[in-house]
Amino acid sequence: MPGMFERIYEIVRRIPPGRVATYGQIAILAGMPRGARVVGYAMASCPEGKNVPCHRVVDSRGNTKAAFNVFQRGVQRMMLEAEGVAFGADGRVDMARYRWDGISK
DNA sequence: GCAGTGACCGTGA
DNA sequence: CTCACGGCCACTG
Repeated sequence: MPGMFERIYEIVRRIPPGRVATYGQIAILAGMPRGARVVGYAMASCPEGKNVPCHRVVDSRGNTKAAFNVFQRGVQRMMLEAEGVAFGADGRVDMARYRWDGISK
């Protein structure tokens, strides 16, 4: 039986390049409407050999700074920019523009 | 089985 | 706008 982590990773794998998703959004898609923290916990254990684009996961305000303990300074931002995701002057992602709808591939 | 932990989120002051 | 607080739930020892 796969745990919730595997389920969460499956959702993250569906995020298309050039798009981002929030923890809460992924939690909903995984069937845990209030399980945003579990998603964060899963990302903290993000397996590196499994093709999981964990850099496309940001918080509800488009902030990537939460991942300081996992990504080195600026790495996550560079990876996203390389895919075409633009950051605002405040250093956050424009969510209205790049938020994944949860459907499109 | 219990208690502690955590890349969070929404609300209210 | 910022800050603090409570709730959330799988995982770990």
